[in-house]
Amino acid sequence: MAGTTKSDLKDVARSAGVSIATVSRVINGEAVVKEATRLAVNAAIKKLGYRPNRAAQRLRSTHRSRKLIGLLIPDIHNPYYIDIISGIDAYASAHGATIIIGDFSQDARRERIYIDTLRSESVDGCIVATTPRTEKYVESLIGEGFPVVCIDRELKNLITDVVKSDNETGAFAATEHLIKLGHKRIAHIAGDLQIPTSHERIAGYRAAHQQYKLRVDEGLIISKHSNYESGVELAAQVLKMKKRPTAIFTGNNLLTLGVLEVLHGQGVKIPQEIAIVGFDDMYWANSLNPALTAVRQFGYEIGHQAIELLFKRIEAPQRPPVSHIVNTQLMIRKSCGTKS
Amino acid sequence: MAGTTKSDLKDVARSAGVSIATVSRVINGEAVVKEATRLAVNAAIKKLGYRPNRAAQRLRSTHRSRKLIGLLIPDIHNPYYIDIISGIDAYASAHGATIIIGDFSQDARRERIYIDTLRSESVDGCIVATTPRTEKYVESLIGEGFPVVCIDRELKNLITDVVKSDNETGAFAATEHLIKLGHKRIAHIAGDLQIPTSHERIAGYRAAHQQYKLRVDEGLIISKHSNYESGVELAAQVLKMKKRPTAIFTGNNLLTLGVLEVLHGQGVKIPQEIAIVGFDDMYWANSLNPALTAVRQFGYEIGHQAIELLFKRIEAPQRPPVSHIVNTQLMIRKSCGTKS
DNA sequence: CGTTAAAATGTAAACGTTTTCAAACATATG
DNA sequence: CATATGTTTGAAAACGTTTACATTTTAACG
Repeated sequence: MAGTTKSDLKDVARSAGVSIATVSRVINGEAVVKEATRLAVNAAIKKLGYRPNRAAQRLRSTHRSRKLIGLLIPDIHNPYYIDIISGIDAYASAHGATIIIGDFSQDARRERIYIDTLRSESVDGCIVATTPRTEKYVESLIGEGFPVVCIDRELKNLITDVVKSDNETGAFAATEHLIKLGHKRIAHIAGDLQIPTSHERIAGYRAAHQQYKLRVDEGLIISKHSNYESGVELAAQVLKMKKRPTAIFTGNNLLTLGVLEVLHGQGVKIPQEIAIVGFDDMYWANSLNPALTAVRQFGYEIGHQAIELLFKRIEAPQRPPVSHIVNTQLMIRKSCGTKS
Repeated sequence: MAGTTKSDLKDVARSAGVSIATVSRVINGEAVVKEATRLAVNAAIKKLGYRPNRAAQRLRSTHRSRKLIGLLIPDIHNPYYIDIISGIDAYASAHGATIIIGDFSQDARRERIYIDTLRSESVDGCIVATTPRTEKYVESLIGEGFPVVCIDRELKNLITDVVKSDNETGAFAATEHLIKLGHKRIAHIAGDLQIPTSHERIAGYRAAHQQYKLRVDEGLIISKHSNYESGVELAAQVLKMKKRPTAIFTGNNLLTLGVLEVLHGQGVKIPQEIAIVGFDDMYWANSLNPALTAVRQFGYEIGHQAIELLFKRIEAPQRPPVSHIVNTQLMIRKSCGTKS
């Protein structure tokens, strides 16, 4: 029967008739303790329902404490970020670090609360995918000497470690794929224009047009936010265009899914009536019908590199910031049809 | 320029020419400190790159206001768990609590490492979805008096707080839907049989058959693991059956996606050749083609209730355990066709 | 039995904070 | 100027452990 009031080492020691040092030794199992006393102490521990105070243990222990890493993610529902989290988590748990995740789902207030929380839990460093809203906040964090690694996008006013995909090249490949298949009117449903990533992808879309001597119809580049709902809304807009595009290139996976809902809902045949290629692959891209052709970002790899960088920065706060650009890969499946 | 060696309150105090008490007050922002000294102290903090030791803070602080909650999730790639996390996270951040997430992706070793980590970070309690492998471990945790709330499934040998879906009723509704549509040979691709949840869903499947006086063909209930790959493997198996079923009921969303990959890959028409209903809805169920009919679990709600329960248990460790059963809802879309 | 080494235990000093209490200082009042 | 009142500060005692060091007990041996 565990006791109801929390007890001390001292209580246990008294109850077992030994000193607190002995109790400590029993608990840590290190030093040689006489069998009889060990039994007595363990009995006392059980009787009192004693549990060591981790904070105190941690404070006193010489053993280097485990690292605590904060993670700020804009939207945990986005499969891409899940991959990133996996990558970070795998490395962290392999190195005895713990991660605290903050998903601030498009909510500025919560985002700030989280940053404060991270600070008050005194994490050793954090990995963030900033939004325009939190940029200043994160910058001030760095100003305080806080180790931070950015993923997905860099900060405007500050040079930091950053790990991101090669968005422009990825978007180029997607668009090029469509062009080579003979498409001339390709709509681009882009993500939120406040996010640099969106612009990089638009740039890739433009570059492909330029390379293949195709004029970009500015009216074909549309955007609102980066979420599912915007995909729905903008897809409807595309379908209503007087000269309907023969293909759509979507700026991220949430937009892709929203677009697909509309296309299927209206019975538009893919790829016969409209081809589609999305930025962001999904592990279940083959479960879509038709299987989705998409630009794969190596989220796991990005997460892995980010935390590796963060560890290095924690060790050496003064080291010059680096940026890692991770390649993307066009996964060709069925949603764009075939050449012949 | 942040210092490179870690510094004390004492160091800061010396550098700012005040006592450690004053520095502490500045840091906690509570007591009234003269503006001039506050500035001086903050300057010293910045200069030395000082960061408080959270173990010491925790140890000394009486009003340990912010709770630290551990979360043990079997697979962060499963959208259902993401919903649960969202629910927990929302409540937590509204109550100034922080959550530490451990995704142990089907890996027993990491699972144990995580439990140890949670313990050493001195979390105030945790929410777990146990796997057969970790059950004993979690039980011993509870034995130590650790506040734990289970989601999805209860423990075998111990009564705890638990929040879960009404699996049997949900599975019943899905199967009944199929039966009412005229299906008589319904395959059930179940999840891992080591997980109680799988059995509850199978029970629902059976109950529907019984209610409608249909014999259950045991050969139609197949299972392996609960993941995507098993969905792929078992779907292929279904397609090869001599008397091919006219419908499939899948035991969870990963299985559903795996099954869809195979069905689409082989050009099987849904729902004309085979109807499908899945356990677990997904926010992009409408992006599938045809839109997926599925049993919705209210993951967000489950997460919310779980953490509420956990808070209560932390406050009152001796309160009798309760279990909350959350209803499910059959979301009828297009993957089963219509009656007429 | 006396001596010595080894084993087991105890004492007390950390660990880095917060917090109580009292002292010092400032300001206003008579 | 003395006193009262408030505002800032500092000294030192916690918090619950681990651990270096000292001490006691036990075992071993001649």
